[in-house]
Amino acid sequence: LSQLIFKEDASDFQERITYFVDVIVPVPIPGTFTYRVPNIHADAIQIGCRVIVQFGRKKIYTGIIANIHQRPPENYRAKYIIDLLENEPSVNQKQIAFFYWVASYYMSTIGEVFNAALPSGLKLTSESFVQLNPNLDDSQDAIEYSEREKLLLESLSNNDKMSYDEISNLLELKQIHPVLKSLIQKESILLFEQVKDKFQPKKVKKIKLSCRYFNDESALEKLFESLEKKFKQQEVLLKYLTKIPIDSGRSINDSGILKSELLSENISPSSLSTLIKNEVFEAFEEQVSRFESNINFKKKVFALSENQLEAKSAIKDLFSEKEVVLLHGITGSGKTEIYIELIQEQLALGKQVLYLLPEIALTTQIVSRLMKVFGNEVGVFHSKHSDNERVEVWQGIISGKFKFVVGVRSAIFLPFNDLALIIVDEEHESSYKQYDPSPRYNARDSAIVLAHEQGAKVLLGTATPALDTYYNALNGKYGMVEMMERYGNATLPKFEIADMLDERKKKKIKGDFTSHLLDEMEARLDKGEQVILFQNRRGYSPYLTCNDCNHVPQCENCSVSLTYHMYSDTLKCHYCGFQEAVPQICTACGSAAVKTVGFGTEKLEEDIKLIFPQAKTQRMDQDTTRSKYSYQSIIDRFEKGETDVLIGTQMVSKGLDFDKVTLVGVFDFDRMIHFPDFRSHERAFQLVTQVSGRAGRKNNQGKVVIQTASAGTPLLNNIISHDYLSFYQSEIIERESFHYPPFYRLIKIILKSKDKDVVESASIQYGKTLKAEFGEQRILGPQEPMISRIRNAYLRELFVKIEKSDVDISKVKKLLLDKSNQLTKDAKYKSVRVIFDVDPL
DNA sequence: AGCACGCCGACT
DNA sequence: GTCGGCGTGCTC
Repeated sequence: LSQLIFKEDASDFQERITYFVDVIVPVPIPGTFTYRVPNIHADAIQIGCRVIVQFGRKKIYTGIIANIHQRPPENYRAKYIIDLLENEPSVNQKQIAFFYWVASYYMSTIGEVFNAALPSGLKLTSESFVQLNPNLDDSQDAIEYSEREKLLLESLSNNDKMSYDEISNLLELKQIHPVLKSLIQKESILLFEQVKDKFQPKKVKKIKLSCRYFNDESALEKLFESLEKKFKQQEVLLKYLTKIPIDSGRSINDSGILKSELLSENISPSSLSTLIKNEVFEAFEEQVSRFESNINFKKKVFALSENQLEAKSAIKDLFSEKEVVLLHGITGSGKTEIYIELIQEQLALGKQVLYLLPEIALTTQIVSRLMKVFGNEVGVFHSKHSDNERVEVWQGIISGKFKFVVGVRSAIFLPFNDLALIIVDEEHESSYKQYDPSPRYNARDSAIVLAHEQGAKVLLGTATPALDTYYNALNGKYGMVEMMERYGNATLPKFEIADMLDERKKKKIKGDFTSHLLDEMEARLDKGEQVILFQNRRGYSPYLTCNDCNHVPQCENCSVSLTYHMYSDTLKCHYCGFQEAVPQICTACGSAAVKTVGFGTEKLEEDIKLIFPQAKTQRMDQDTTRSKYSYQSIIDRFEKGETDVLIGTQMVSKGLDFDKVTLVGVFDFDRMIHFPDFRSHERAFQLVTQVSGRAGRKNNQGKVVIQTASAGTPLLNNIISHDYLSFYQSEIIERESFHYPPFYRLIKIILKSKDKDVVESASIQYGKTLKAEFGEQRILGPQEPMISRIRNAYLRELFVKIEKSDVDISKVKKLLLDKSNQLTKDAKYKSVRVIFDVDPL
């Protein structure tokens, strides 16, 4: 009896349980939001399921369930979930944990991470619409309407719905709300929210022979008899049978053929539809992938060289003790082939692999190479892909279709659950860091955390490691494998310095060109060889230099070049705010020939056209590669030899292998190294090394000419002798003595306000608070950033430098946040926005 | 982020 | 008055 009662009680109790879920909503507000679960969904809810919720007065968002519990909120009434979108979670629990890590490490909200992580095809949002109230006819005449209201009602009677924008345009009114409010009161209109369309799977129409005929030859014979005089229909049937003969298996028939295929070659759709009507054929739809391609792929198309095999086994050995291994291989050493073998090994074990690439155009080349090896097993996740394609990759990972994904930065958020290997190619690339919008995450660093959570290994590959990475490798935190020989017979390019100081004295410079470079170019062009000219567009900030000794004024505190500010005629350090008046004579040699080095131009191409009128030139930069295929067409033309001189920005420094390029010219080297940033030397080393890799592959040695006034400096010597280690050793000393990464963590804090005086005093106030909290020497600034006003908002920036060892960085972050909340609570500083950028680049 | 509310100043 | 422009507060 007691058991019976217990049972009754239990079921009774069961029915009354009310579930609440904490939902991650894609908004930049800290925390999750608690919703109540309607009973109909009580059994189906799971952590990671997408739900539709109303957030705020009207907005509808897709959120994900982060937690399920039975505690009703105390201070407010929870809204109900509007809908549960799925019975199987789109986001797994490992991902949710990872999202939380990203949010907390990069000081963003979980909603922002969620927003960055999910392709928009998986996130429906609503839009507000207005419609006529359908039951309004009767008392209509009694109501008086204003002119605007009449206009709107008339328009609504012609359209079944109108968006706010449309109404605003119609009424020529910015604030339509008063009008709507009045009409709602008069019960003439209704507002409603409509969810924007979501992911659409791609479908194809197919045709198959009805099973009635397929297995039955006599039935088929009869069918032909009945079609005796219907030649058109016979034709269709015959064509089908040539594609799928009667004796092919059942399943082959069931998979049918494409309707479009059957209809090609003057077969009329109407005869086919008659046959479908008569149940000879069956029409059906099949969901297909947007990624099917006809690339013939072969499992293995190459053999590793001895060096590559050695490197590969060294990597595998290191993986047994290290989670992260750096593969430092010079350009052309054949890293990709090693990646491919490592990937194949993991895929053979049924594990997942992620291959991260920087967000640059080189992806096309690597992706097509990987597709040739892995065919349709590989999911490609790239910004040029549509939302639908992104959703397909997402779902393909869940379904197990894609074990291997090649993707850019945001691919780290994909629903992996069994990763064994993450490859971060071109590990030093700055595009792994997202700057805007929040979350300001670094995909390389996050990938290491992701791998740790999934028990996977990380392989960082590059020819020019980021200093931080190399530091970790030398210290044994990461393993390291180095490949210092080019694949095959290829040799490294030969560097030459075109000394601008010297040529300037001898008055041999034409425009931006040294005679040295021009002579080399002429020789190459005469031989029908190709030239790449590299001009870095970064570093537009002007600085001061002495024409006689090439001295550039430096900041006393920061080891960066001072930036020239014209309006105040001062030199400023944009790191610590130090400033001084512009000196009349050079502080190093006393010469009066101090000059500002002004803004670089894109006039190189014009100059070339004047100097070499017969040469065909092409520019490759942001402006000439706007559209989706322009990049590829520039490359194609260059590859075919239709272009002689390719002039470009960093874009030309990446992965392009052209056999006929024998000369690379580097411009603006000085501006690169004098860019006011503690990483300017590192960047210069990386860029010049990368771009030099474009010169001479295969059998002929290429040449790189660097135009510079800094001939003989250690940095330049390290670059031209391909000596990364020496570069590293001198740079790391600077980093340590000036308290920069990898010894110190950096957090950049940006304060924003429409009011210049408000940011000014708010940043000073905040700076004071932080200095009191962390100590004077750990806080830099506040100072005006180089671009001090963005979209009418004035900016100030502060840097927090915290030593890596013995400091709990999460406590530091919490304190930064608390102090910033305190600051903006002050009525004076209400309008100030505070932005945190952890590990800024 | 969006959205509504409320206050202020300009213009009819 | 009416309309547009912000600044401010709130979102489960």
